[in-house]
Amino acid sequence: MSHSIPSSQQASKTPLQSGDALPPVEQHARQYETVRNAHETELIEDYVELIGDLLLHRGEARAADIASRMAVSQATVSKMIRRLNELGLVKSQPYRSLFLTPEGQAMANASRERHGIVLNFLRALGVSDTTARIDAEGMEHHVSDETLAIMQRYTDEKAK
Amino acid sequence: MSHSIPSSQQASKTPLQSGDALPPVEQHARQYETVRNAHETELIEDYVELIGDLLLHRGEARAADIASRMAVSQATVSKMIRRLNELGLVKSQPYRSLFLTPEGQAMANASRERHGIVLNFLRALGVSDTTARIDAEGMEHHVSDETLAIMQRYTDEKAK
DNA sequence: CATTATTGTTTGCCAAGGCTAAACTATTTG
DNA sequence: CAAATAGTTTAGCCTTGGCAAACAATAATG
Repeated sequence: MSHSIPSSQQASKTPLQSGDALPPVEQHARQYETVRNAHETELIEDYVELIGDLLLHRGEARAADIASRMAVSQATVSKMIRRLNELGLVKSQPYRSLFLTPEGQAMANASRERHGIVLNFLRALGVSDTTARIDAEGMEHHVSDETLAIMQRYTDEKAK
Repeated sequence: MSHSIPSSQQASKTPLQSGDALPPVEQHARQYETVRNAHETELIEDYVELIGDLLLHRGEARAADIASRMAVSQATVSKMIRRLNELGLVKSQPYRSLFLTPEGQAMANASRERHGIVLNFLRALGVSDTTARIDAEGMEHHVSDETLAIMQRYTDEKAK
C-alpha cells in the first residue's frame, strides 16, 4: 500500500457501523455465490418455461418460435435444445418439434408459477403492465421462496 | 405434423389480467432482450459497487478483498480489473490499490442507491434480513426505474 | 537487509451462450 | 412428383467469466 492507511487491512472488527456497513466476508461471499448460481440455471429455466408455454398455448414448440420470442438466432436455439436434451429436460427428435420430459414439465410449471406470482405482485404494487412484465422476467430467478410467499400474500390481500 | 395454427398472435391490445396468454412476439422478445442486456452490465456493476463500498468503508480496495468477498479467485479479479480499466471505470497501477474514476464513482453511487432501495423495500415488506440481502443482490439489476420509484414510495409510507 | 509471506499478475485452459454461413430435412405447391 | 420454400442443424468463430499454476512485486520479520 502506498499511502498510509491506519492499521492496514487488519482491523478484524468492523469499526464503522454506518447505515449499511459491509456484511461479514462469508455472508457477503454467499450472496454473490447465490446470484452466480442463479445465473447458471436462469437461462435454462427461461427456455424450459417458454417451451412449456408454447406447448400449452400453441400445442407445439418449434425452434423458430422459440428463436423469435427469445430474439435469438435459430442456431442458438438448436444448440440450447441439445443442452436441454442432455440435461433430460426435453425430448426431441431431429427436425421434429419438441416435448418436455416430466422433469422439464415440473420445471416449467414451477417457473410459470413463480413468474406469475412476481408479475401479479408487481401489478398489485401499481407497476404498469409493460414494465411489470419486463421486471418480472428478470426478477423471477432471484426471488427466494420466503419473499415469494410474502409477495403472494400481498397480492391476495390487495385483490380482495 | 402440419398443425394449422392460425398464425395470428392475436395482438392483445390490453394484456389479459391473469390467464396470461403469450404476449405478442415483439414484446416477448423485448423482455428477453432487456434481461440479456442487464446481464451484461450486472457483473460490472457488482464489481464497481463493491469497490466503491470498500473504498468507502475501508479506505482502500484491494484485489484480495474483492476476491474473498466475491468468492472468486484473484486471477478472476485481476482480469476483471483490467476490463474495468479499459471501460474507464477504475484507475489502477499494477500492484497498487485501486480507485474509481468519476464515471466509476457515479456508477457505484447509482448501484448503491438502487441496492439500498430494493433492500429496504424487501425489509419493509417483511422479508428477513438475511434473505432480503440475498434477494436484493440478485434483483437490483432487474428493477426498472418505474418499479424502483414505487418501491421507494412504499418503503417511505411504511416507515412513517 | 535478506528472507519469507502475502498479494497481484500473467498465462493457458475451459464452458456457456451468442453469431453467421452453409448444409441438410421436411413440407408445400406447381 | 419434383422443385421451391421453410425450418433445423452443424461448423466454426467470438466474448465472458470462471479456474489453477507459475511468476513478479511488495510487505513483514528475524
